Amino acid sequence: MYRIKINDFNLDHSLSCGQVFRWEKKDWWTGIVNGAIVRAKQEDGELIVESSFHKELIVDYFRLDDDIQQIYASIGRDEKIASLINKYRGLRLIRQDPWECLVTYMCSSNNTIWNITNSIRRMCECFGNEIEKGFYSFPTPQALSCASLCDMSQCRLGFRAPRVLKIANIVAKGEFDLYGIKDLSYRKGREELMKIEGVGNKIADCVLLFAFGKLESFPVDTHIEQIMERYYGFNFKGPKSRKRDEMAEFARNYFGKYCGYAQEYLYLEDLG
DNA sequence: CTCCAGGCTTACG
DNA sequence: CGTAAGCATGGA
Repeated sequence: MYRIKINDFNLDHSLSCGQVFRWEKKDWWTGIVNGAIVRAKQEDGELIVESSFHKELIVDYFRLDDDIQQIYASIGRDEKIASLINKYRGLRLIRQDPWECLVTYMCSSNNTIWNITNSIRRMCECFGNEIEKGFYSFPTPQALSCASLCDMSQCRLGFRAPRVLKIANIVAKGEFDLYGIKDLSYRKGREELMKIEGVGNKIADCVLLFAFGKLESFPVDTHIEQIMERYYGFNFKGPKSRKRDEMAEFARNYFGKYCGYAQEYLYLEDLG
């Protein structure tokens, strides 16, 4: 167990803003990072962590070395976003594992958060390893590539199941360099991710933001769409897909290179 | 019953 | 090219 002194970090906001799906709060927050249990809680401006990992990995996972003051100054373009920064101060992006992030957000398409959470939990129980009683690792590409559609049916992914199995097979065979995307630019990484069946611009943006730390990514979903309409008077008439493209472009120009952080504050506000 | 949920693919003009 | 239906599943 160790303590990390850290300003402008809020563990509750960071873990309950919808970016991660597998952390649970009792007294401590409990989650699985890189296949091992991590417990964390926050007391008196200190982050208390119980984990077999070194402190550096935890700092990296919670992005505690981000210069959040500079980010706030950069995205704080008006009093609306400034009030959200104030309201949810300390919400930080989390550096997720790319594979888990990819599969999780592939499951998110046309789905509810409740359904996504349950599907992911079932996948971990069926195809992951039990690390500790009741806690399972996220299934590796290899583990999923051994599964059949029939095996997967109990996870209730619906039409997403064959897409997940397909990319699991491709990654397991080493035919898609998922982890190599971290070295690509935002645009190039997006191009690569969108070659995956079941990954369009929104899911690619989520993976680029939550796993690869491309902060210029601004995923637009129904929640962001609604709050951007409320906050910034977006009333683009036309098909949904074009409307979302316009919003993302606007946000990149308006909030700047850290717009991914702005997205998370807007998203949490819309979750309520 | 119908509609919608952190969208994407396919097909049609 | 750009746009609309269809898609599993489950809750409101």
